[in-house]
Amino acid sequence: MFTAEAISADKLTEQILLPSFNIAPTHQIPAIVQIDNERTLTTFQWGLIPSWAKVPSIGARMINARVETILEKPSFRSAAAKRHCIIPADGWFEWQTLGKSKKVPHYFSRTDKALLGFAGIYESWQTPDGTELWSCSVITTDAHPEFSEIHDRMPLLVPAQSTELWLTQGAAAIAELRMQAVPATDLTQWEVSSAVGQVRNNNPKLIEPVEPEDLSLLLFL
DNA sequence: CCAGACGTTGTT
DNA sequence: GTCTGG
DNA sequence: CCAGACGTTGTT
DNA sequence: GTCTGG
Repeated sequence: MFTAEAISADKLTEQILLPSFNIAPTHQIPAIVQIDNERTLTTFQWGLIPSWAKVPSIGARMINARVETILEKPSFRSAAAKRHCIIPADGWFEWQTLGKSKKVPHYFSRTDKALLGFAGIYESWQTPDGTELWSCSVITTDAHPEFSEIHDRMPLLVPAQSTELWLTQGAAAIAELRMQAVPATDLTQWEVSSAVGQVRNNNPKLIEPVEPEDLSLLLFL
């Protein structure tokens, strides 16, 4: 059972509310959970490690979980049925594949700049010394048709009024939430610098728009 | 019964 | 932990 | 997801 | 091509 810890203001600032513009798998990310009717802001390692995993490195690739199959997949179904969380974020990145090896990152966010809540699931893994390591996955769903040329998947979003539903209603909440898609007009996106592909880069410029590449240069290549 | 897999993305 | 394949 | 490594020997 | 680390 997840145990809510008191979080000091210092910890909030240092570990949770410090902004990041480049969150990679295995990083700690903030998440809201609800245990015994009490909501808590905590952090999880991004990339769900199934409780039965032999090594925690499995989690690095479990960063997303498809909502269509989340209740069936052995790695996710336990968490999907019982352990929901909401991951707050201003936006997210998707990579558009153009041609063979060209990938262009885009930043997605709400048109009104309001905070988003990604629907997530979380799990606990026992380290060899008995410590619990908590981790999570972001649930994905079909992207809106308006954005599908960029990427055909997107995070499953939790409208603010569905917070209680998502955090407390277990498996039943999954179908409910899928019927509450945020309209595409509430979302916006723009192309950003490929610098976001380097984990060591982390600054506000990573979410600023860039002009599409000047294709005239390709004449000489 | 035991052994082995258990995921997403996107590409071919 | 639980399911599938052998 | 992308970027970067992908090996052994033997030395510090 | 495929795996690992972030």
